[in-house]
Amino acid sequence: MPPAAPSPSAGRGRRKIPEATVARLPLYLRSLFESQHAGLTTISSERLAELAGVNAAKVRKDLSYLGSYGTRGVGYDVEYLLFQMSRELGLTQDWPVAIVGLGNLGQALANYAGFGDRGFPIVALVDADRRVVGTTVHGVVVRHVDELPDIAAEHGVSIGIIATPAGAAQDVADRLVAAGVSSILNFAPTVISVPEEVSLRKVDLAVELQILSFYQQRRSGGPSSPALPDVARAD
Amino acid sequence: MPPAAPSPSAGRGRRKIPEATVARLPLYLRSLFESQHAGLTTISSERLAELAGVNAAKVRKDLSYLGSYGTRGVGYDVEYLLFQMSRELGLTQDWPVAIVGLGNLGQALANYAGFGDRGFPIVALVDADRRVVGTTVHGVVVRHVDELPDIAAEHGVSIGIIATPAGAAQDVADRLVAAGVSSILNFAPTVISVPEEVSLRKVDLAVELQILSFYQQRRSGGPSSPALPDVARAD
DNA sequence: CGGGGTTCGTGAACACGTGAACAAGCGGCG
DNA sequence: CGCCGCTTGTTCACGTGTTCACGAACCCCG
Repeated sequence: MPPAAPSPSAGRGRRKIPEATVARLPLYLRSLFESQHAGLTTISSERLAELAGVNAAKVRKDLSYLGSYGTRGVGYDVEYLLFQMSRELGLTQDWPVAIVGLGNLGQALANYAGFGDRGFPIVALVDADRRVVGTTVHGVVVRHVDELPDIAAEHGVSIGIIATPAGAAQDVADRLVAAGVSSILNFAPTVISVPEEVSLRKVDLAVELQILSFYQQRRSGGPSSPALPDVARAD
Repeated sequence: MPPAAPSPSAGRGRRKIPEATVARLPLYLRSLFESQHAGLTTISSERLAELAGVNAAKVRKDLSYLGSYGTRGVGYDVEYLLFQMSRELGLTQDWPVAIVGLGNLGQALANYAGFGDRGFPIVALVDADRRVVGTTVHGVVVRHVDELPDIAAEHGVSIGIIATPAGAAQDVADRLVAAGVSSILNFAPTVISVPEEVSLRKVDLAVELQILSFYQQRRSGGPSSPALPDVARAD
C-alpha cells in the first residue's frame, strides 16, 4: 500500500494525531481557559507547558498536529487556539451521556454538575435494580436497563458510562453497543471488550491504588522486607 | 546475557520494572484471583492474556520481570504467582488512606467498601468546610484539613486521595506532602505538582470524556466539516 | 528599514514499549 | 528411556513517543 502522501497539511485532509497527543489536548484546553480567564490574549509554548505540566517541545509538537496556529516570536493566540482545539476535540457540540449503574459511584457521577466543563449532558440514568428504577437522581428519572435501546435512540446517546459492579459490566457494555452507543467509559473493576469501532476507556480505582502501592513499597525497601516498623521512613 | 549479573533476583537487587508493566500487574493479579476462584491451579500465558485483555507475549515478558516463575510446557502456578505478585505490588501489608474533600465524589469513595480489593483501609477523612467537619461518613469522623500533620502521623497515612475542587487541589497536595504522605491520587480536574520522591497519579473524568469526544467526532466526519456524511473512510 | 531578540515548527536522535518468532526446557507417553 | 508436543523465556525488529537542537519567521526598536 503506497502511502500516496495524503495531503499532509491540507486544511481538510486531517492528519492522524497520535494517541498520546490526544490525551494531552484536554490539558492544554483547560490551561488555555485558565489563561483566558486571567486576561491573557497570547501564550507561549513554554508557559502553556508549565500550566499543563509537560515539556515545552512536546507542546509545540502536539499543537503542530492541529495546524500552524502559532506566531513565531509571539506565541499562540489564546482565543483562536481555544476555538481550534475545541473544534478538534468535538466540543462544539453536545455528546449526550447515559450512566448505567447508580450505586455510590454512579450517583456521585450523576450529581457531578458541570460535567466535563459542560458539553456532556446526562440524558439518561439506567439501573438493573427494580428498587432503584423510578427514583430521581439529579433531576433525572432512573429507568430499567432493558429499555436501553429505546432510551439511546430517544436521546441520541453517544457516550455510555458503566458504573456497575464488575460482574455486570460486560453485559452492560454489550447492551450499550447493541443500542448504538459508540463510546464507553468503564468504571467497573474488570476488563471488558467491545467491537473495534467502539471507543473504550477505563478508570479503575483499585488499579491506581495498587500502582501507588508498588512504588510506595519499593521506596520502603523492596518486597518481603520483613516487618520494618514504618518508623524511620526518612525521605 | 551473563546471568551472573548483579544479583538479578536477590531480595535487594530489584530489577527495574517498566512503568507500562507495573500498570498491568494489577490486571494480571485480578485475573489470577478469578482463575483461582474458578478452581484453576495453573494457567498459561495465553489464557492469562485473554483474561487481562492483552497480548500473550506481553504477559510472558511482564511476568519475566518478576522472575522465572513459570514452568515450560505447563504454565504458571496460580497460587504461587499470586503470592509473588502480591508481594511485588506491596499488597502483603496495608497502606492507610486518607481522603481529602468530601463532596459528591469524596463521599462516594469513602463509601466504596472493599477498597481496592482491600489492603487500603480508609483511616481518615478530611475537609476544609467547617460544616462538614465533625460529621461521620462510612463510620469515620471528618476532621479539618489543618489537622493533617497530626492525622497523618497518628494513622501512618501512606496514600492521600484528593477529591476537592480544582482550586484547592495544589494546596491540599502541598499539605499532604508536608504531612509525610508520599503517594497521591488526584481526582481534582487540575494539574498539580509534587516533589520528585512523591508518587502522583491522576484520574480526570473531564479529560476522559473529552478524549472519547475526540474519537467520536472523528468518526462522524471530522471537525468543522459542515454536514459531510464523509463516505469511504478507507483508512 | 535593518538588526536583534524571541518563539514557533520540525528534523533527527534517542528512549521506550510492543509483537512475532524461536530455542530451551518440561511433562507425558509409549 | 527416549521422543514428542507444549509453553515459557528471550531475542530481535519495529513502531510509537519524547527530547534536543536549530533554522525560519515574526515583532519591536532605533
